[in-house]
Amino acid sequence: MLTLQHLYIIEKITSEGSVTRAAEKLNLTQSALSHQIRDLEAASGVRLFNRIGKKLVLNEAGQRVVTSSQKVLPVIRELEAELKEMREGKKQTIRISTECYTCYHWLPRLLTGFQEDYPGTDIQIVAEATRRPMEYLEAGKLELALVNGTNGNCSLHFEPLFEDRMVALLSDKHPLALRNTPLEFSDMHSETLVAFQISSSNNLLSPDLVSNLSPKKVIHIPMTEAIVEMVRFGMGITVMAEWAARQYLSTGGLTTLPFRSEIGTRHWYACTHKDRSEPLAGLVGRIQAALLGTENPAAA
Amino acid sequence: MLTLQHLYIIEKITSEGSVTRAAEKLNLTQSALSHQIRDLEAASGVRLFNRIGKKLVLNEAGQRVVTSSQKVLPVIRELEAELKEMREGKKQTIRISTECYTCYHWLPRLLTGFQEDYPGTDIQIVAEATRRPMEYLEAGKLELALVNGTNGNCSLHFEPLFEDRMVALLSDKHPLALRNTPLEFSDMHSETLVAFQISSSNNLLSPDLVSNLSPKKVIHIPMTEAIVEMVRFGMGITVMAEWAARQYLSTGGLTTLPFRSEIGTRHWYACTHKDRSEPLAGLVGRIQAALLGTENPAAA
DNA sequence: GTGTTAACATGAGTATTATTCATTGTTTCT
DNA sequence: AGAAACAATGAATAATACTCATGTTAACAC
Repeated sequence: MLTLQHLYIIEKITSEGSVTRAAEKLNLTQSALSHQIRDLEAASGVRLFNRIGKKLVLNEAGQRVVTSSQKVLPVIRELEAELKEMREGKKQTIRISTECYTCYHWLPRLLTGFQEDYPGTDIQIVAEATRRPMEYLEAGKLELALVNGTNGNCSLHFEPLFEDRMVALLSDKHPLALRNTPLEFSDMHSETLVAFQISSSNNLLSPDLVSNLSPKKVIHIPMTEAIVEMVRFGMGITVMAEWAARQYLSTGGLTTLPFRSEIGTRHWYACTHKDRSEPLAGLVGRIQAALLGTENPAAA
Repeated sequence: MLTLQHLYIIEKITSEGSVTRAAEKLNLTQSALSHQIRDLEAASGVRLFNRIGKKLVLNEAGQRVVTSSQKVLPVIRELEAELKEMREGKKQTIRISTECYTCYHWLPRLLTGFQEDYPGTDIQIVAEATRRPMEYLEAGKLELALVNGTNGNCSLHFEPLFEDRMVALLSDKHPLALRNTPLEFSDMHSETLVAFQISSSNNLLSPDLVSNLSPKKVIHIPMTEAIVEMVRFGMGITVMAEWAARQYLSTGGLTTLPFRSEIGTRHWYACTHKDRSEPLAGLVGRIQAALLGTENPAAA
């Protein structure tokens, strides 16, 4: 059976022009190479070298092997070099995603300065993993996910980050706007919910929240600004984090109503694999320090 | 150290989704694969899989390995398949060259019909090896060379093919044209030789012949037709095989003079490596049978 | 929960393979 | 012909890969 060692040996023999010198370069004995070539020729049933005088010269089949070696060995060497870099922590990428697009508004700011502390560590935000970050994390396509709720998954590690409150954003002319007690799920049963939609099964609200709300009607729109405008003109109510809603209040015509604390509070976690690399742990600590105790990550 | 076996194993684990099933496909035990992965991870110092529950899932480093595997393994498999074909004699190419361009005029005719006898064997004429065919043969870039003279090389095999005679081709108005005894080397000392030139060091005449002729002047021209015309108008004498010169006699104004037999006779051989494959031996036999006894290979 | 299954991990022993050492056989050079 | 350079070979040893038996863990059923 053909092995990489065979390719290494044949490559060196042809580049050095003799078995003896190739053996020296490979820190092996001439005998070892001679046996290897012999075995490979026996196993493949094909002569690879012509014994011309005391020299070995590649024949057609041998040339063919060298051609393949020249394709294969650089790839292998590059791979080994890259694995080595990974081991030494030189080259590492931390791929991040969140369960909520709005998080991307403030996340990048928290990451500034990290590059200086860990110069070899690259950070990538993987937007396509949004809303399914834990699946991506388990599939090895992500190193860090910002999620609200642990989802009962015990094979991953969850580090608490902060808590926020969900509020309803609605027109100040809406009947509910006058209410001065926190909202219950049941309050939404007779209302129209305007929700951000990514795909048919995805919206910006956590699935359990939507199913609990069970509004009379749901309008899906894939643009936040459009949602806010619809809400402003009384076409429905939307639900978002208090810190996200805040920026829209000053634009006029809008008001917010909190949900009752028990049902409207989201617990955010930094979700990683249990065995975290050093830079990843550092990044989580950094994010945690910046966010802990705040209710407004956008200002943290 | 990374081996192809590691790549085979990782590839199968990711395609099958489990170590156990991969082991079955590879006709190995689950334990064997488990050890291999463990050893590779230990040796490279990099985790390749995340142990998520009871499943193994590739992480970034593992993905990187798979990426390289996908480049490497197809090349290896193709190589192995091709070596197998070579072993079974299915795919073999016989690369031929000669020491003399004129041989290409009649060589292809001798090769017709060979394809039917050995359908898996491909024949290529390697023109760039002309004039140095034995070097190419030793370098593994040729399987068969048609040469005149054995060159004292004892590591190659020489099969006699035919003999031909060198003649001088000259204008019938040339003083020498009246001569009725064979030419000696010394006859050329006062003459101008018109010779085919390929490169600065190469001409169609064998090197020893040119040095023996030592003509007064040598004119190199890279076109046979031009040489003949120059000779026809008395601008010099050229030297070629009798069978090659014959075709020009009927065009008028030209005559040939033979060299003395001992110095003008060329012995042609089919030169191969000592261990010849079956189809190559067949081809040599075929050429030999067609040429043996003739002095005019162009008519054989 | 408790058992059961399915999957991977581990350690010890065995089989296989790779390498070395010592030697022989060739070829080339002088 | 002798020496030097190189490759081939066989036997012994070192290294490695693999199996077997068993342990561990997680997921699932009841």
